[in-house]
Amino acid sequence: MVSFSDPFRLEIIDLMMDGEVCVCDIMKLTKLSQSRISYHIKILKEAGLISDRQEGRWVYYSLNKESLFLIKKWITSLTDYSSNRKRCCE
Amino acid sequence: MVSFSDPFRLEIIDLMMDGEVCVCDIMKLTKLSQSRISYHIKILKEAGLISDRQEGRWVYYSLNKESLFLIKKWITSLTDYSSNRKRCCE
DNA sequence: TTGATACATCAAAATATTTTGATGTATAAT
DNA sequence: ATTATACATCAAAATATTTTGATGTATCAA
Repeated sequence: MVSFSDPFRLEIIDLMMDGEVCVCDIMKLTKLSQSRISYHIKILKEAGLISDRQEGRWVYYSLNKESLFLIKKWITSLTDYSSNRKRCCE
Repeated sequence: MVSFSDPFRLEIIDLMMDGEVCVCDIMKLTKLSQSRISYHIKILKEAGLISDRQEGRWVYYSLNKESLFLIKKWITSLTDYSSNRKRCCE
């Protein structure tokens, strides 16, 4: 959840909407530097939001649907909160 | 989205699951200082995630369902991405 | 009208995150 | 073997966020 905190990470996530991408794709599409992308990719990976798959020299990254689903579930539980009004400071 | 980036804000959000809370509630429940809470509340408010309602000396905060619903929709669009595999660097 | 409560705001300090540029590793092509 | 490509990692610098403690504002009660 905390990894959603950077606009560039959100951008990278959005790029993955259409399927797998490699760092070089992201470089072309965002004009971010390679190490900068690797850094953000690492954060997303550590958060479990993306999966990686190596194929030769390339590493393909894609969204991890399970973890996104868990977040969706959490948000659902928030929106489904009961509207019983608590009186403050009682 | 970016306002989800702090563990204390997530904690505050979770507290609001059960309904409205005031800063003094959050103080009791989290042991965070008053100004620290006000700071995080401000971030959440600016992000449109929470609404406020004043009643005398108290300000009641609650989750803004609409903005949570928008986030849910965005996550849904991510999980619904097509699985056509893009070939890298072509 | 004085004092207390609830909360906001501020500036400075503390802390954390991000960016940069260099270097490292693995794979693959020549 | 050498070179090029794709990406990771690192330390230092740059930048941003958070925390603290003090002060400010509004409401209410005595």
